[in-house]
Amino acid sequence: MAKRERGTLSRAEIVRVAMEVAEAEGSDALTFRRLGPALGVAPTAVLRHFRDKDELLLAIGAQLLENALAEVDHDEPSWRERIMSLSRATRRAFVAHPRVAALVATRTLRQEAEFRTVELIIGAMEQAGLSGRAAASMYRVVADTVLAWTAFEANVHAVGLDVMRQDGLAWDREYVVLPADRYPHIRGVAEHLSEVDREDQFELALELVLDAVEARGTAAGHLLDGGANGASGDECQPDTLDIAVNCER
Amino acid sequence: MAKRERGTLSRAEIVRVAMEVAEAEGSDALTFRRLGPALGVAPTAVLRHFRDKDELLLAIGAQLLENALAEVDHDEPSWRERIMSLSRATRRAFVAHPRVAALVATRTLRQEAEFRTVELIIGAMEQAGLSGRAAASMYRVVADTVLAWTAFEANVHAVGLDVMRQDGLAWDREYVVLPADRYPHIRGVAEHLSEVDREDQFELALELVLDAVEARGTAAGHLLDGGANGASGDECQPDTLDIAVNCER
DNA sequence: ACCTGAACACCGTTCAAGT
DNA sequence: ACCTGAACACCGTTCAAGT
Repeated sequence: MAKRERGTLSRAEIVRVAMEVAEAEGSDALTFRRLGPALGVAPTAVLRHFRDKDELLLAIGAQLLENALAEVDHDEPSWRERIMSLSRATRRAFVAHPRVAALVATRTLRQEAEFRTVELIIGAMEQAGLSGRAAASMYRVVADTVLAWTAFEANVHAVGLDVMRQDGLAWDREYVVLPADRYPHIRGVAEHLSEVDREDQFELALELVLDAVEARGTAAGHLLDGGANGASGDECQPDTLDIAVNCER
Repeated sequence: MAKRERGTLSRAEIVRVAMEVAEAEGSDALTFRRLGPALGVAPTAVLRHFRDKDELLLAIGAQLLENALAEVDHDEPSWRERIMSLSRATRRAFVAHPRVAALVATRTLRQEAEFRTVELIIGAMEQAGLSGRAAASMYRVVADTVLAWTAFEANVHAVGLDVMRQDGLAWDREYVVLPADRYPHIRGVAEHLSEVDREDQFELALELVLDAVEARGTAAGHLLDGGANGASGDECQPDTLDIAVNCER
């Protein structure tokens, strides 16, 4: 070995090469033993910069989130556009590196990139008219919706483009030949099942959540303006399941 | 070894014990080498019943889905209630075995339990008034919403109850001490961030999607038979996205 | 301080051999 | 037909030793 000068290995370079290795050879290939040679270094040298493999994975997750945040226009005046921009950027950043994304998308990162993302979303919630508990609650719905869908999609893409295409065909193949007496509903729409665009669903699911934010924010605004009456006023019961309503005491 | 008569090992028993081992010792412990002794058998004996580890994982996923389907009342007349029932049952079944659930929730199973689930959801979409491409599209939004949230939640639970509680505290600890000048919005609601109930968010996210299904189904019904649609109430306006309105009768 | 190389305690999977 | 045990090609992580 000995192909590289001492002190030239950095966390940033390790993260970069780790992502390359995982995308090129499959996420199973992301091992210290392969990563070392790819960096021109002994496999165990990486452990001088990351305590264990988990710490490396979290750093990769942070990098993906950094990539997403870099694309967001933080001066966009509309809170709704800011959230959509962040969501689309996150989706793009994760799908651009599906194999590593699948490994980290459901992790809690607790790094600076995560703090900044939380800050951005909560700021948007407050601009929408929510505050306190309602803002915290809706932040979580928005964040988890983006993360859950992103993780799901990353997992789908991580299996590889060829397998994915084959999976799409499987909807045509396997589902079309299911016995019609036992699966009449599937047979009725089987031909359409493979046509569905996943990006459209992501957007739709998000729009629905943001509609809810908007409705609740406006209602809360009315309350502040003096209107103690209205649909939302009666819903502020301590035992109600409708957590999104602003029940500030 | 030799603790067990020949021919008494079955796929069902392997799946059952595998789930026990994973929940008791952590999902990392789900290896053939530990599974064998737990079954009173050589580690490689399991390979006589499952081609490889992936096939075992898919069988575990199918079992989880079977558990969920067994709880659903298939004769429930309201399509909306059937979907909610299926969704809650899926959530319960997966959270009841979080460690194995985390391993399989994002997989495509392509087994009988999955076919039956697809059939149930598409049937509900058609009863809601959707058909063809719209039914297929909305099926995917509903199914992916349930799967994505379930997978996400399973991953959260899989880290262990103690770590989870510590994570909850982390919201109090780490987020409360963030510098207020850089993260003013976080500081404003930090005290509420740890109070959010995840089950409520799951329900809310689902209700939002089902509202969309209902709105589209009613609209389609109006187009088809000029206004009267038995499956949905007339008081549900198709263009109303105000999710505070519940169209359930 | 940073890196190496051997060692330790594990993996999944294959395969000839047993019953 | 079903199961065993050895073997093969891998893992992450530790640690004494080098520079």
